[in-house]
Amino acid sequence: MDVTPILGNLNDAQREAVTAPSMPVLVLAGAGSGKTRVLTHRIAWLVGVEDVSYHSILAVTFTNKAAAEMRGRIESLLETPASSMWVGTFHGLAHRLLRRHWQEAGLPQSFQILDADDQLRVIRRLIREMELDESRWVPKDVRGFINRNKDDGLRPADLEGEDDPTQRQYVHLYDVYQRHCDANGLVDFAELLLRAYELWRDNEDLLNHYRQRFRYVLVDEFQDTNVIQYRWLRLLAGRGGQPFVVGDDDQSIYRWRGARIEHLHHYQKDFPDTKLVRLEQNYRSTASILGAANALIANNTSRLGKNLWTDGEDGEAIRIYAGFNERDEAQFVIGKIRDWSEQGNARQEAAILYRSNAQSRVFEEALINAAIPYRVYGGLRFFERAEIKDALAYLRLLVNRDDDNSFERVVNQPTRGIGARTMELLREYAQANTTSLWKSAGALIENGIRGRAGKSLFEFMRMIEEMDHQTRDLELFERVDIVINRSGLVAHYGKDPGEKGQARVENLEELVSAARGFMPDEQLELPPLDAFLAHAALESGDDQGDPWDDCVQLMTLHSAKGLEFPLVFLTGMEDGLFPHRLSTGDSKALEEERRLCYVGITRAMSQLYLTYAEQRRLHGMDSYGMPSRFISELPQELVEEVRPRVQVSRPVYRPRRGLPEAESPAGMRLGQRVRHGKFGDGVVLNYEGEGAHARLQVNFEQAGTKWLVMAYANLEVL
DNA sequence: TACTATTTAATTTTT
DNA sequence: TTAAATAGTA
Repeated sequence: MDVTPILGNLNDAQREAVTAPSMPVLVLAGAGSGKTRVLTHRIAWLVGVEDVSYHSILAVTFTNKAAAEMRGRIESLLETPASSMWVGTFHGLAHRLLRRHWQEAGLPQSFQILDADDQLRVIRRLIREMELDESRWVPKDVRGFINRNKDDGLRPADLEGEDDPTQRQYVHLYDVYQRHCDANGLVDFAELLLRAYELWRDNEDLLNHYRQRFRYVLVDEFQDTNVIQYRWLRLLAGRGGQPFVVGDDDQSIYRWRGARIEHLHHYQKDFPDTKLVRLEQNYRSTASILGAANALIANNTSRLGKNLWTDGEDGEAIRIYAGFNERDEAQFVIGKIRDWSEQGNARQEAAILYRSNAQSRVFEEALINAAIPYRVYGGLRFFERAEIKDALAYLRLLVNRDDDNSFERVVNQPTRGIGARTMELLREYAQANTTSLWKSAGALIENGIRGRAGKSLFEFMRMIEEMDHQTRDLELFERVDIVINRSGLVAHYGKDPGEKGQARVENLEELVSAARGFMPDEQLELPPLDAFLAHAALESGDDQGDPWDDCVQLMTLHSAKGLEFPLVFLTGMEDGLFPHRLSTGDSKALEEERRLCYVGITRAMSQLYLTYAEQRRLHGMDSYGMPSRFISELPQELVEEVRPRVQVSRPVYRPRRGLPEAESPAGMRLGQRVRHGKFGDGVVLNYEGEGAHARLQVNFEQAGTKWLVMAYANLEVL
């Protein structure tokens, strides 16, 4: 076999990783160092040269996109279809296992996947049923608690023995939620992973089967694995296992989602005699940009250590611009983009990055004014849109009448006169008789609900039954088509005023197309509709369309990970915004912010601008910020200040004079004990601004830490 | 039951 | 500021 396509064009480090002998391998792959390349070429090497069967390979990624890309690249490298190779996301693979071994996993055959939104609805409903105060037990917080623990592999039973009553209640809610899910065959994202782990842990035969099969395990973005994912991998690898993992501790930005950077450190202990390969040659950015990135990240502790280099040009200095305010900042950025575009470059090569989504607005306004096309990434993805979720709920009801979530979602959507009162009756009945809403509705129509509501309910049920029976033998897309029309969703959303309604109808029609083009995963052996529903939950649908439009790219730093652009603007570089104020407290969080900044800087190929605003309107009030501490961590010689306005220049890292070194707001000192009407007693941790506009950060004994506006908070000084 | 006014709180989001 | 969630009214 000619190994040229597999090994040609690889540098020494890459080649060392790709051709490593059978042993655990940890590839520390810096930004832009050819990480994906190493992974795909490694698989090609195994199959093409070492004669490993695709069948024995398991490749794990974090996104569907990465998984699809990997399979595609390998197939084109080896020019053979790799259909027997398992490539997928952790969640996708876990899902596949659970479908295959649903009995061993203790699940009903037709279990449903709950996405984040569905999960929240379930939790909210349970909290209401338990008649708890929703402002005390915030559904989102409860969800966070549950998912955090599941990510760490903890079941309610593992959390017993809590003294703190608040914690005990959380554990109780987790327990109630889990029982509900188990009783109804519902599996949330975290549960997919945890169940798949337990499946192997508790079934030795099964585990051995998969250990036999997957002799070659490869993992991408290893720094993003959470506890349960890591345990799952370790279980599969077993003693003497030899996983090939690729990651970058400096690009770990999902700690708050359960990712544990420590796994990179544990790896070498858990798998003795690991071969460590560092990919440090960068093929993306100029030397100046890399110098800045290296210097910044050097401020973090406990790194595995890595220094990016390039044999390319130094390139231009990194430009810093201090805007008057956020509008001025946006104006500056847009001016530079216009220059860029006038020099004959594509707009899509320019990216405006920011810490939080809310910051996109001012750029959008300025871009609209300047008539420059742009695209904002993030936001709702296809399968998360309300109209799509409605349609999916109808489809779920066709599969399973007793799906209470879906029932609740669409019984009155579009409105058909089944209101809160009727639902109240249904829920009461369902709870009293431990049955589903659908069955309760049937029973209550017989006796209990009369009049308009009863009639509507009957009509609704008849419609579902009819849709099911009449479309049962049709193709999937035809069923979807009939459902979106007969349910009244198309007519309902079409009435929404303006383009919005138009867009929603188009989305519904797009769902029909998606169903038409849907290729079910054969290995799942599910009926088409069930497979489609699972697909919809696991693949939120990508949000990047119109690749032919030449648009400026706007996105958060998080969503920029993995991408690259010739021209990059890191905006809102102010302390409090970036690093975000909520992360400035503890050093772990701050280091993650720094990694985020590192990710941002390393997105840039040739030109990089950092901008900030001296005054920023945030949440409707003006605030003054200091330049981000990250700016001062960059080497002076690589940085150049842009100061077009006539103004006394001053080093950006020196604190500004005369700006509110914040006079403490009336009677409030750090450490001051205060009482709040709702949140109870707490201690002032921080403040900003002055007078009535001042904001205080208070750590409440019960409610935790909150930012409050002086004028509205009505705090009592204790 | 459906629409409108008021209140509330405000990172990041691979699945 | 503004979006979303809730409370209040027709």
